Amino acid sequence: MVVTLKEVAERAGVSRSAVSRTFTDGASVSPKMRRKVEKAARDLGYSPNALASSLTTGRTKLIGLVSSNFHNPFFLEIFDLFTRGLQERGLRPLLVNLSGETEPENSVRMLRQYSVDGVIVASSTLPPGFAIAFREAGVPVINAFGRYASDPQVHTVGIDNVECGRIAARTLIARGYDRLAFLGGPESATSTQDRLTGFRAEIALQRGVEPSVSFAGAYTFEAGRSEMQRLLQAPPAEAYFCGDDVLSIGALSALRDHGLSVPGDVGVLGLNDMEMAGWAGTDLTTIRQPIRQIVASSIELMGAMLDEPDRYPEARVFPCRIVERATLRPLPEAG
Amino acid sequence: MVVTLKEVAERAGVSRSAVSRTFTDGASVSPKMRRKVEKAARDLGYSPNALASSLTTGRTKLIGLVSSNFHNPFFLEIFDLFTRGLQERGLRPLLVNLSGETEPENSVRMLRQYSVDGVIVASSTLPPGFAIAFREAGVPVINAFGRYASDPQVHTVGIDNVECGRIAARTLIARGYDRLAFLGGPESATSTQDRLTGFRAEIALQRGVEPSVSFAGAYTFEAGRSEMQRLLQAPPAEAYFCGDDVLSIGALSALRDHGLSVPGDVGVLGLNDMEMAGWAGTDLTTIRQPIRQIVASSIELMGAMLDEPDRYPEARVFPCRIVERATLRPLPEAG
DNA sequence: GCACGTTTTGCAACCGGTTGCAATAAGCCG
DNA sequence: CGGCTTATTGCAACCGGTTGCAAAACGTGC
Repeated sequence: MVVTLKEVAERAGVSRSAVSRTFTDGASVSPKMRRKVEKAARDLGYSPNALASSLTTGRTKLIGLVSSNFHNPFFLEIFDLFTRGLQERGLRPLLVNLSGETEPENSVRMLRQYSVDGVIVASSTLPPGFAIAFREAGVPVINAFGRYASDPQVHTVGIDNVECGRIAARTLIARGYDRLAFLGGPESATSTQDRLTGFRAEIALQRGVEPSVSFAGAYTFEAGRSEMQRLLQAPPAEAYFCGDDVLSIGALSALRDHGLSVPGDVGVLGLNDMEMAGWAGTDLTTIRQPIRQIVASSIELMGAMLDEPDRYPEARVFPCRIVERATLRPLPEAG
Repeated sequence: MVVTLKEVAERAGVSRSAVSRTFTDGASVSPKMRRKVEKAARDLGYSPNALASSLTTGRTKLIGLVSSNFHNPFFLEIFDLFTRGLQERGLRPLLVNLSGETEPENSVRMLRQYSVDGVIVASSTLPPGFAIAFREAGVPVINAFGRYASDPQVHTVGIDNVECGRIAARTLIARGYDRLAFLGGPESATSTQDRLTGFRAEIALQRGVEPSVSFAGAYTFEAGRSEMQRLLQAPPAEAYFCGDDVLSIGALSALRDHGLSVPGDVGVLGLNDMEMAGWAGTDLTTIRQPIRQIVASSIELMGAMLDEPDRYPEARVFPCRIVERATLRPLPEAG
């Protein structure tokens, strides 16, 4: 059924090495030989077995793509970019779903069994232990969309969450909102604390007060909505910085059901700028994560690590910017 | 860095075969030997190389998960279920993103290079040629969420789209809607035509008229919205059966912007019942695809095919049912 | 203690490739 | 044409495992 190199060699009447060499670039093969082999290969429908060759070369071109965010449409955009980008570089993503997994052990062992060349942990909620576990197992690893510098040893690509919190605070204050609130994602999530830190710091700096703070149980619509409903049992704050867009959309739905007008009575600021944020009728004002850049940079960095495994670890941080839509009051006229 | 079977054998003072056997179940090893080997393996941190063993066993436990729907949140739910389900069975999903790809050739070659044990094509838009190409390459393949019986040779798991179209028509008619319309996904999509066929047939049967028909360019919010905007330049139909939920939500947004009330003036019926359909504020009445069952059945079928590659092809069809929400008028009181 | 049937073990070949090295062929120059 | 350098080619060992087969070890009954 499956054609092997040996059969091609026999049909072409040459040695197995010759066939191998015509299929590895950079090897020395005469044009005549190449023609003979290619013909035989075409006749037989041969394509080399990448896994067998990985045995000797030590490269599988498999990349573990590890995530736990399989309920947030934002991550579908991320998976789209990662899979396309990896494919373009001749790398193959081995997808690992870590929802509900708490022990890094299993996933490390699993990916080692498949000799992945590297691992990209693309998650906003996985604790840093996962990425670290891969590094300790000697697998090149990149932490994307996680916490910036969660561990100085692990390559990190993403945004500066503390700075993000600051931007959020500045944005809300600049628009004249007064009583500010933070409605974060899961309190344990790697990025939540940092954003809160920045948010608090900036508010303290400019206003000298504390924002009110609460956390939703997950980055989901339902969690955002029910947390906001809970908050609405007391008088609400004037503007909310939410953990992410899905959460924001849930919160918006609760606010509207409660008869509050957005952005008149209450402002909402999201984070990510997922596609849905821009949908007509949602029009969420949000802080944009430059995901194309983050993904492209992660892949590029992974490529570099494959050539140079002991590369000195770095954090690549991309700036975020506000995307103005309709859930925050406009900036007051300058003057 | 990476520990091999040979090193374990040396440390335990036994033959390589002995080590291999302790790690393959069903092999004959004495308890004493097993203890010795396991100790040595533990000391060294050994875990067997799945790819090396695949060379002789012919099984990689890799499953190609092929899709082109990376912009429809519904498919994130599907990926979640597939990855979890495959992992539970000890299978590893190799994700392939075929957005924009038109030639099956490349993906077939790519997955053959990685000797995947099987391929699951999970897509509502890929033409049947892809699944067929895998079958012809001798790779066990399952077409999930695609067109039912697109090719009698390819295993198919999903819903009966013709029947779905019928259900949609019956549902709309039973609620007293008169001028019915079909707002399909891409006209070329494998499932669109079937749904239209059923929709038309049932309407012809009950009413003897033709529904009006149009197609959105993709299964996206924007496509649904702009197609509906276009339709609204003429007097609209009374009820729309949309290609899927995302499309429906886009259409709804256009309808509302146009000042039409749903379901008073116009009814909208979706398909899939993705999570978002149930979000407060959306409340889309829709036809539910039983995705848990479809995914579980696909995986189970894949398991069976691995044991019995020449298994006689079958189509597994799951019934759909209406999920009542707020975008269709209620059924008139019986009486 | 021996003969016999069963396990358990190790040997060696193999899976589908790659690669260092030596042998051979080709190319160049005088 | 011979001698030399350089480019191609094939041999054989190896990558990390698996497995058929025969030898060794074991358990049993007498």
